[in-house]
Amino acid sequence: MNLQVKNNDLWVDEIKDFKIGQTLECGQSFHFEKNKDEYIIIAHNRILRARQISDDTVVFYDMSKEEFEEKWIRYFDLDRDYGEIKKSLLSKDKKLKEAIEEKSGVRIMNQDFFEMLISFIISQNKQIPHIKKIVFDISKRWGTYLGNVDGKPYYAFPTPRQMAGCTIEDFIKLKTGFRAPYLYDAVNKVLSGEINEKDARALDGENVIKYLCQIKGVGEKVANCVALFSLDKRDAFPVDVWIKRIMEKMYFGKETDKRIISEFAKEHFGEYGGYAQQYLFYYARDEKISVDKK
DNA sequence: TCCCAGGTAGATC
DNA sequence: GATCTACATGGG
Repeated sequence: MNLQVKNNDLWVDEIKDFKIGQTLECGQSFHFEKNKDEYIIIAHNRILRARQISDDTVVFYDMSKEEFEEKWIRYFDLDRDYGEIKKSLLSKDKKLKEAIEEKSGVRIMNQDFFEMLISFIISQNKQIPHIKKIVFDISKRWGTYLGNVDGKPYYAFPTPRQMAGCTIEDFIKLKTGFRAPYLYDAVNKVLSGEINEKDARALDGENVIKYLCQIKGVGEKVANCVALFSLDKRDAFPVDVWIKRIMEKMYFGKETDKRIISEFAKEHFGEYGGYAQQYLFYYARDEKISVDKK
């Protein structure tokens, strides 16, 4: 990886195993938009614009080397060797080859804990475009105004403190439906400190999942997403409808209970389960692994 | 009109 | 324990 500043923009070239588009669009992030060839990302309290220039070059607009090194290398997980991760996964299981090759530019981002918690509570029984809409709406309702791009205003995802005083009614107005009381519970458990990032980070495996499941509306799947995408738990393996489908197709050949899939994944993929999960999820969703398969 | 979406809580057996 | 279902909302 090679960093070079040109006119206030940061050109990052010779990046391996990274595509900005795949990384954002693989379903782990909801607070971004695509504007022509450019991605507009809302994170770390700013609007970040980025573009894929060539196979191994990405430009980040209005970005210093210092800021990039301080915040964004970590955010996009660019300090990890994905070549090693892929090699390790493939040595355990050749069946992953197609998914890994197809989605080879995916990195598992390190996003904000509170934002992931709220976003994945919203995600249940919803499609990604609608999750994104609600994340943007919540940011507009409670978050800090960050500026305009092409005349459109953008807002940071709110902090727990900014959401203090929110009501279930507020969430219903934002079209969150039956998730409204769940969101209310999550905000308040975080505000009280009953649920906090520090304690969550200190826990491992099943324990961090159990810890997060104390929140109403957080079950196995949501807890695993929060752990994987914001707590650096790369053994987490969220089992959702797409993972269920593709795992049934690849490994079981029949309808299989989510808990059995989860157990199998833990055993089979181990510490790199989260990466395998993400390659498979994105691959399955993109290829539209048949919905109506018996 | 019906089915599905990055599921979960609560009821029922 | 292991299943069954209701839950808002939007899109195909």
